Amino acid sequence: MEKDADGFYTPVAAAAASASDAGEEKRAPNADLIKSTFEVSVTLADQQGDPNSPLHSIKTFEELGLHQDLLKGIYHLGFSKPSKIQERALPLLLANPPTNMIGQSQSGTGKTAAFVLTMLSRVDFTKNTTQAVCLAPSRELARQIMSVVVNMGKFTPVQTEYAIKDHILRDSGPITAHIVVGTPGTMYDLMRKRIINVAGIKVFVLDEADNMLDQDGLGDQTLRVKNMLPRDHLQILLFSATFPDHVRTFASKFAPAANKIELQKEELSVTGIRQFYMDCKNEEHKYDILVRLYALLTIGQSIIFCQYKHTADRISARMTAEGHKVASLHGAKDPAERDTIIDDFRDGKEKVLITTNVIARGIDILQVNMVVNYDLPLMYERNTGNGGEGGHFDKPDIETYIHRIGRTGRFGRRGISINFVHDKRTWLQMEQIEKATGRKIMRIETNDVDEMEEKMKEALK
DNA sequence: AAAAAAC
Repeated sequence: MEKDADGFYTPVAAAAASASDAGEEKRAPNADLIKSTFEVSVTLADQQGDPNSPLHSIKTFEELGLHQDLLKGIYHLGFSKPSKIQERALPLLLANPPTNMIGQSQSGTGKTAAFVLTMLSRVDFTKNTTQAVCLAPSRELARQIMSVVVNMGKFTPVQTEYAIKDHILRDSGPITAHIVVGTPGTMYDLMRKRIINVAGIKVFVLDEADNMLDQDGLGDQTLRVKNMLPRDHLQILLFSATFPDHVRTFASKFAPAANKIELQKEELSVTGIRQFYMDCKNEEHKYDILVRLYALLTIGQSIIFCQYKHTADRISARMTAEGHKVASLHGAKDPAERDTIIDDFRDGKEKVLITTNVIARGIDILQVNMVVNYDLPLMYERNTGNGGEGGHFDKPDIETYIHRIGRTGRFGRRGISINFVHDKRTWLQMEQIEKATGRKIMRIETNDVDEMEEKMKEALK
């Protein structure tokens, strides 16, 4: 695995051998490969060579030339063959010298496994110092990523540590864990206090990268962490299902000379999810409808998204008082409580989770087959003109919408989403979402419970 | 008029 005279990497041994045996230039491309090049687009940082060459694609994990213990971990996690994005991303991620990557593919297509594998395969287990760090926008997501690290690394000697609020470190003194996963504030704190030794870090991953780089707090915190890290030989990996234009430029600066890989546009906007809306009369009617939906919400598992923490608290308290079993989760809760709530939901002990945007991104729970936007996701928009004083929450937040409904329909499963609209304004917002995502949102009659039930069961079949 | 994320 060496950089050749053209500065173009030579891929891992097995893939290179099989490709040259077959005479890569002249070999007839097989049908699967054509299909995958059609759906996934790759832009190589050095602009050299053919990004669609078979050299850049794998069909089995064996071709990556990984250590046996890592392969065992991959199969232990239940992956039998690489997903679409993994076929193309893994050879680039694992090539030497390490190259930055900006990767975009829809929810539930295997991004996490791709970057976790990269972290694990680059760690030197004989050195007890931190070599890979990963940041996520919420503690829930950081914990989920960690479980992938631990499971995939099960047959390796990997040591891990969390950088999340209130987490008690395994040992006092400096962290010796190979891989640290966490949220940016705590990660920065541990680095600033030299509890994490940054000198040996060679992989830096941002999950939900567009969110992590966006202004308004998270972007600054993420940048602060990055500025602590070694500048040379650092592989920076940015992954998300969405990269809105206003962060794309910043992302390219943050991860310079990155290989770029993305699923084609149509594939991005969640094809397996049937989207509906319900016309509610007013805010109070939204609550009534939600209660009437309860039986359907518990067929599998469901997530109800609200705009405010107090809304999540209020409707969950009300439903509980009325005898319905629901859980609520948001960032104002005690960290230990948050851990219990999400774990119980993951274990299926809770069927209905009423929450905020805290788990809009990344959370992967296969049994979730219904997502309700009790409140549509909105973003703050500054008033234009006269000095830009003030702003308002009127603009639909398309990225958050895509991430929210992506909590269902994981890995090609069926899922449905229901949007509550209750006045002209929310109806227009939903129309904008429909337009921006290019997918039809079907109306469901609110006063016909039978029709409601029939439509939903049909969608889930 | 938000949510998330640090002490």
